[in-house]
Amino acid sequence: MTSLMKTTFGEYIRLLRNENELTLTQLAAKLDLDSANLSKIENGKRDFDEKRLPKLARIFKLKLTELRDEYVTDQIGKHIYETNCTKQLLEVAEEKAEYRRTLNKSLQTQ
Amino acid sequence: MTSLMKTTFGEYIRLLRNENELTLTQLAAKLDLDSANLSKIENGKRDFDEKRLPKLARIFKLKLTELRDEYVTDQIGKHIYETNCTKQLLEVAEEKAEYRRTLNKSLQTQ
DNA sequence: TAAGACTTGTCATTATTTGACAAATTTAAA
DNA sequence: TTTAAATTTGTCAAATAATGACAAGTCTTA
Repeated sequence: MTSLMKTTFGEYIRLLRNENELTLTQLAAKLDLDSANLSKIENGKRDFDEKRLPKLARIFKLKLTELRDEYVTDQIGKHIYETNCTKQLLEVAEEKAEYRRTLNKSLQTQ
Repeated sequence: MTSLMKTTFGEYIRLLRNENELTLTQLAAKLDLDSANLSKIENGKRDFDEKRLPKLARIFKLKLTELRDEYVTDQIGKHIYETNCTKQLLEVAEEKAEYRRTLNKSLQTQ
């Protein structure tokens, strides 16, 4: 795994956009998105729609898998934040995810 | 923290219901919910609506805070599972949650 | 085999998210 | 400053997702 950003996904997009010297309008057009809405996304007032990840990856020549990791960790991080989930509880959540995986496995074998 | 269940929230409700020898119909009535939908909840085909946690706590004489922990860890566990988030990525997600907390703090002071 | 318990499917209703556009406000160059 | 581009904010209709309700099915078990 390459190092992931300790920022929100919106801030990450802004970073990419600035590095590539694009305006909101220019990037929004490439993403087939309204520039006003892209502004809200960068400012954390809306979520980036997952279906646009492939486009975003192409525009900035990023690996889709890494971009998706960036996205997923942002989403779960947001979930953790919004529910005030402590580290301790997060461990429980991870165990429960593991439990769901075993449930799914046993379903497969039937 | 008392020990939390390594089950889904639906399975946990079913456990509570069976311990207390209630039928789906009986518990559903207490929760002001359709028994068919409660069945789906117990079987993981629908989510339990968070707004009913206080009722659920009263019915089974549980502490709301602990029940909420059970609920939150289930929801985040589900999120982790559904996004195939690895332990490694989960650490990143936790860092991002932490980052959001600092963002929020600095917002407060302004 | 009948009654109660539970499950599944469907659909209208409700809530949430997204897209779109107008109208600010901010920024920065002239 | 003034002005044009860039960005932000507000609003609302449309799309999407979640929930409630009910009918009809299957599964126990007495």
